[in-house]
Amino acid sequence: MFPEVEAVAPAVTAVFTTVLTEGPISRVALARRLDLSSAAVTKAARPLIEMGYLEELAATERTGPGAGRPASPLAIRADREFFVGVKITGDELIGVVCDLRAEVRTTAHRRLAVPQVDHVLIELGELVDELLDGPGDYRARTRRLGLAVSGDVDRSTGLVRYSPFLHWHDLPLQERVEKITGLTVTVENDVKALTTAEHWFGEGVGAESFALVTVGAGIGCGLVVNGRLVSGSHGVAGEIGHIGIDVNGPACHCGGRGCVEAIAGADAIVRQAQAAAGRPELRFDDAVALARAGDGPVGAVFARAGDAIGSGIAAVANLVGPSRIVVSGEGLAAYDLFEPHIRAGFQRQAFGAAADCPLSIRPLPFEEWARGAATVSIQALVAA
Amino acid sequence: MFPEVEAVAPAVTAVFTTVLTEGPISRVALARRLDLSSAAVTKAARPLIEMGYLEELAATERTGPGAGRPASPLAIRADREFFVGVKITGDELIGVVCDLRAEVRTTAHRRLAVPQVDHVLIELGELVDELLDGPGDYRARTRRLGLAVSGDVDRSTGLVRYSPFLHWHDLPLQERVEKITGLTVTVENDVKALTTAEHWFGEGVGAESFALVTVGAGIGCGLVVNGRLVSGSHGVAGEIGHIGIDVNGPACHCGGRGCVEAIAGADAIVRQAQAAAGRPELRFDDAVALARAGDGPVGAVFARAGDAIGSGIAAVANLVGPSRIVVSGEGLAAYDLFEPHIRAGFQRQAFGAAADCPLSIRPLPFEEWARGAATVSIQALVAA
DNA sequence: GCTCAATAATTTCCTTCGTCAAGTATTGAT
DNA sequence: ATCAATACTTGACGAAGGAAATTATTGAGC
Repeated sequence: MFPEVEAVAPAVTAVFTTVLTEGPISRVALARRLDLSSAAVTKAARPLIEMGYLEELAATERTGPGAGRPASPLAIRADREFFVGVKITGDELIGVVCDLRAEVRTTAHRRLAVPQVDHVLIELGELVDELLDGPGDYRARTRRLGLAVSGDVDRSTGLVRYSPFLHWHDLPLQERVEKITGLTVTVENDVKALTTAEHWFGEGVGAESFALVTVGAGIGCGLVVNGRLVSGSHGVAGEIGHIGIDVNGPACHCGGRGCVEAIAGADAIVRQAQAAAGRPELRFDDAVALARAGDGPVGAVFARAGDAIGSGIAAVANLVGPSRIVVSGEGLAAYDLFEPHIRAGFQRQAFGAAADCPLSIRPLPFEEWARGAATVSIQALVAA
Repeated sequence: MFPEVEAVAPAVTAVFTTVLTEGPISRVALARRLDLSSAAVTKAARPLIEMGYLEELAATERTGPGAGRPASPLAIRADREFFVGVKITGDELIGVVCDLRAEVRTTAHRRLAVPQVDHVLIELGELVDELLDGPGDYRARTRRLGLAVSGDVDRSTGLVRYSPFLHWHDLPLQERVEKITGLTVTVENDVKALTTAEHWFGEGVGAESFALVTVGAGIGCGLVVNGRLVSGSHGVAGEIGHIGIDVNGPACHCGGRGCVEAIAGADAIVRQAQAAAGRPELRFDDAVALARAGDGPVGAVFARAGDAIGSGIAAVANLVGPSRIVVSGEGLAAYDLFEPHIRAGFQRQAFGAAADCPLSIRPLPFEEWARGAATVSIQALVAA
């Protein structure tokens, strides 16, 4: 887990993780939260403080009725160690350096001419150097790098089995990048990485079950159930985009009919908007502009798309009953056009108490994907 | 956990559970399976053998190339203890006695005039006496009773929060029945109980993730993900029946549109068959008979229903990626009419590798629900 | 039959982890 | 100052597994 130590007691990991995700917290509170004796927490916290990962904050003011020694809450020393996160897309690398609390410290980009592996790896190496050797002097306190890639990724081996957008097959990405950068590398599917980030450091903190829906070119979904990420035994999970919500709907490239993505994916929206406006040269941004300007038929396309997404989200809520759902993604640049319809579709199809599940709908800051990648490498530190 | 003992080491529980669900298995194999040392397994198995829960089978014939001491596999002594399971429906009690391996030993029924609580409890008490004092002499070796009830049930407290079919609200069922029978009672939702049974003793054995779909008056679904039953944080989970698969479909009593249940629920099928045949007095069995006799329009109703169920199942596969799915339920009396269409709908809407998920479609023996209830009480023994 | 390699199970000793119970620390209220 | 309340620490202890040596039991090769 930590540089100096080989193995570490379960309680140490638990204490570290809980302080990390649930902020400054006293030893006694930790003991209650983790169902440990306070003695165990004291013992587990000591090495973490000695290694500089945790620190003791000044006593807080008393809360309750009267007396008692004030707690000295434990907090993460966020700048004890830094983590690089890079999201790899077909035409761009987005990189960040995060601290232990997954706060972004620096950002850098690289456009890619083609997603050809060797080319990407060279650019990636340069990007990492730029991030670590730029202002901030992160290099000395950075040992780990997380990569987020769309497609079928085996996190445990760091193998990219298949990435459709990048046209990569069975690429041992972890190994390759470790050789180039000298860092300890973790590779994860991009949606899972983002879900992890939200679960550990975002709105999903403390949730036993949680769903993240991304709206963009495709429509994806990451799931946390019983406190653990859902992986899917055939490598498929969270494919909310291919739930069929209209048996008479348009055919989808996947072979299905009326898939959410065939109605609300970016391509599908463009196609429908072109037809609705009678302008075959229309692009996504044009469609957004038209809808915002009050174009009825084009507005209806977004309405239908939002409703479809809402239906899909309701399917998630009905099936697994997450305690909250976050909807995000680059598609939500057109946030205002989607939101009411997502909510309407969700409310209509959510069954009983599932309709009470809180829905956060918000655009996604562009470096969020890279932050997700960094989060995965923070997790790797804890799990190691 | 066990009569004589208060607390029990984790390894003991693990060994017991694994032998229970994965049949006769040698200590060395157990050690590998559970990631324990063989010493630990030896130590854990001893008290279980002494208490009569496990026994050592005769050495098996060697398998491999040559030599080595033969294993003496550990097996459950299934008749060491018996468990009563009762499924409570609006008009009937179905009871069974099962052994430790959840094999049904005896069955008994009771018709109910009304689901009025006091009446049900009296009948239940009589049913249990009939089961335990009848042939087989189970009473002396039976300490536990499991109850399966539809609706919102809190297993940990044994409280029935709300059961729509029975018109029960906030009924402390566990407490009441423990008083009447003197047995240790566990109460669980019926679909979850059945899922548990299938996960421990049926086709779901060993699966990390697993789904059970029940087709009947309603359409339900139990989910096991990452080895654990999914409960849903708002008390809602597995509501496959209210996934919307047709935005232009019929309104559902839940307020949604085109829900699977509004197309493929028993009521919906009857209504559609009546319309298709132009005979408003038609009942479910008549519709089945007509479809089997080759009536085109009525056959189409079943086809549409099967397809809807298949789409819903595909949504489950796309979202959580179970390693197998079992489709069952009393609705599958019309098995032959549904099956091909369920498969077709599933194949069409399952995304990528999700389509490879094996689908078992089979009718449900009538006492299976009660067996599910008994299974839950077997689990309670292990967890206690 | 004897020896050896291979595998299964057990035993003994030991480490690790976390609890228990007692003690210290620090506060506000009386 | 004393006391109750709460937070934290300490040291002795015990339970649970692991490592390695030992015993058990087989088939193969001689």
